[in-house]
Amino acid sequence: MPRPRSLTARHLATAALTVIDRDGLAGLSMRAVATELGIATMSLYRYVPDREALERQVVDLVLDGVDTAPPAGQPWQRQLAGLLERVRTAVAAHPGAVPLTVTHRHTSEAVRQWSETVLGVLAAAGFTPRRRALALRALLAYLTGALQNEHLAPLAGEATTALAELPPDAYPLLSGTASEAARVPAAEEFRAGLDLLLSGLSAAPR
Amino acid sequence: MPRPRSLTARHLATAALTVIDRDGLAGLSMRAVATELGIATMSLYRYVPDREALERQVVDLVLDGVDTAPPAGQPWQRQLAGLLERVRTAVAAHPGAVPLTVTHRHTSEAVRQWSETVLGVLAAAGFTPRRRALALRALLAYLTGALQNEHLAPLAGEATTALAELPPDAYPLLSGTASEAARVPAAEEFRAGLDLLLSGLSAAPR
DNA sequence: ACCTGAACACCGTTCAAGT
DNA sequence: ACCTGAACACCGTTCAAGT
Repeated sequence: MPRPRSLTARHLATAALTVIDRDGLAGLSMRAVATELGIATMSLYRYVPDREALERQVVDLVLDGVDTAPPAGQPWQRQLAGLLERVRTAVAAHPGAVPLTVTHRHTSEAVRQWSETVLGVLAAAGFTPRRRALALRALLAYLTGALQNEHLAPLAGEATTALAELPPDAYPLLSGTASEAARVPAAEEFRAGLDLLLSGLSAAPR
Repeated sequence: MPRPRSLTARHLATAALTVIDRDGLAGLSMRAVATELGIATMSLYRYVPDREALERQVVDLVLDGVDTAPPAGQPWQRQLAGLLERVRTAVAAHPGAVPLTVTHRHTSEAVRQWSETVLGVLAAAGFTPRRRALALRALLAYLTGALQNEHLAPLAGEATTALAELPPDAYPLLSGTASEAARVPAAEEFRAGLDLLLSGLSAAPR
């Protein structure tokens, strides 16, 4: 069993993401990552101070691939939509890591770059610094919540099915709505909610 | 050390919430809850099958206090705003429990009642079943994400301060916006994002 | 000096021993 | 029959022993 000489925190993150993709977030442990790399558990601590730092590296790895250049030649609402959708696509590739992205996004370099771009689009659209900040926070809130909704209880998933089977006399609207909506694809649902927010931004004072 | 004879799952939830409020979510363990109740750890399993079920009981406890009657005598947008704000208020009283409400809200009876009310307001406003479902999901996404934003990195908190201290040449907008926005109270921020969503709903087809 | 096995202080939960 | 202590299989991390 040959042991690699020099690793980086990024190598650990890649191994951790492999574990998450295979065994889910519950399967992630320092021991599992070490086994994945073929080294002793304690050797991980040469590259990373603790588990939390490793988790942050995983989030950076997931989000580093997101293109943060504003989509050119489109109205600003479409530019924002494109930027949000890129994050959704990157995160959706690793559903097991969703809780980590939510917890650690604040320290992610990739998220900072992305936020800077979003603010640039909002500035070009004429929003004041204060309204830019509020708009960014609202977009981040929706993005965060939508990713979690999608991961924890997809609209077309079992949770909705369970809702559809509720007694209609107790929940006349919820039971009916759930069965009606169970066929909406996740990407369409994400876009529908995002469009509401962007429509609100279009009408808002700048 | 007298031990109580008959407890309920709700008693366990109350003790668990006490632990969370005092020591944070990290301090929550079966042993801590048992100690709080003055019983043996294993006795908990007479009232609850496992830790996850206990967590669900905590979420129900936090959300059971939310009034799910639609605020009367107001336009539907204000009714929705009121319903969202009630949840925010209830959850904000137990910030340590925020991650639990996000994870377990799908199985919460209180959330179902609340969702039924929201759908009723949307139906009265003329939205089709499909558009009601999409609107509810968008509102839940925003609510979920906003609560997490507020708990994990309040706009006026240290995360924003850290952003404000970023090198302005690398993040010209983010650094400036952060210091500008650091004074927005959480309640105002929540309302601002919600207003964007409600404005979008007002303009949306029904 | 570098790497790592054993150990420590936890955790949720099983199970058998106690009443 | 009810309750629960000891034990099991984990976990992140400390620390000293090994090279």
